[in-house]
Amino acid sequence: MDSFFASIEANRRNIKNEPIIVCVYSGRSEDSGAVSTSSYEARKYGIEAGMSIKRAKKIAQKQEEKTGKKFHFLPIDKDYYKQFSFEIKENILTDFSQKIEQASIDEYYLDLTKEVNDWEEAEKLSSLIKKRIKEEFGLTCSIGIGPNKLIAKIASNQNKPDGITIVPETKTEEFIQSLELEDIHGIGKKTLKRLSKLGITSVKELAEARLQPLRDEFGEKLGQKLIKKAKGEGDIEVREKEQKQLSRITTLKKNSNDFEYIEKYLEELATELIRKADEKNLLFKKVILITIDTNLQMRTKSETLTVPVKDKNILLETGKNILKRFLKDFEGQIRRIGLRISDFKKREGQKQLSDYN
DNA sequence: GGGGGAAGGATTCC
DNA sequence: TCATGGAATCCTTCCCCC
Repeated sequence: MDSFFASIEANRRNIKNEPIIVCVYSGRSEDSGAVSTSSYEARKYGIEAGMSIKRAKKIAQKQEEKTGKKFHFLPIDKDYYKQFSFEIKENILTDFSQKIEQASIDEYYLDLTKEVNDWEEAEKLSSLIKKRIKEEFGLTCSIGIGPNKLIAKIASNQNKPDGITIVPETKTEEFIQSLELEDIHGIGKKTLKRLSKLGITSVKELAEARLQPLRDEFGEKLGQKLIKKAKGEGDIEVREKEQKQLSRITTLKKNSNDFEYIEKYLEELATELIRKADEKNLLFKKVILITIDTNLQMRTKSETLTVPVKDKNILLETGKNILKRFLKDFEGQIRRIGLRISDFKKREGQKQLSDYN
């Protein structure tokens, strides 16, 4: 979906042709926090996801004076966006394929192997999908069509917003080599830098690189993965992935290393996490405490339970225990605190047919 | 020397 | 450019056990 959060807010508030910035306010001071996503009108001026709200507002102010355009800074409302995410899938996408994988709140893979005979037909279906999403939800999206998920995903980013990009397998090599390294999903700032240290600055160089130096730099698995990606090789299988972990994190009103103070935040985090686990009917066996200190360094500490549970008190007590342990030999100050659960087991509900296979 | 689990860190994304 | 939210996944390392 194109600037999903911002587009939904535009409809909801009837904002037209004005930049929208959806923000995560941390609450510690008026404008502390970060930009979650921005509309294309806002991106034009360099306001992008991850940027601090303060910085975004500085840009906005300048442009408002210059152009008279109003910039809308809005708080994020994920639960609201999730409904759209769900309905787009259930009401529309399921009409086009039985094999759907939700990759994130606003991304889906559809396997069209059974539905179409060639790339042209795939393009026609894509247009239909776009049309219906536009009609029924007033939202635009960008679609990539390719021989595997990696290529489809990268292709979808090529003609944003509101585009369709087709990359048949005969064109895959040419396509991927026409890209910059950072266009490849999973190659971010750090990886880019480490690659250039090895003398690799293009997709072609990565595709033809020797395995050993990459292994030495990135480790056994990642080294190989990177080369595969540069060759345009990716997974084909489209199916819902099971959830591996859930987390909730928040910013403290003020920095602290006082147990009594921080402990209070765990209560709400635990409640929220249990709610999420409930929605997905999951039992967890591992509890992880996340701390982020004043230097923004993240640390985690965990405890594994003897048996999978879904109990708020156990989660809370375990979290507090870990926090106590953590603070014992922590010198600095904590800025943000979070809880994570993982090692899931689906709760035994009514037995389903599939349970008897 | 391995499998397998536990723990913690690194990285990426929006 | 000094101000930095929240969530998820992957990867490595360590350790126990055979």
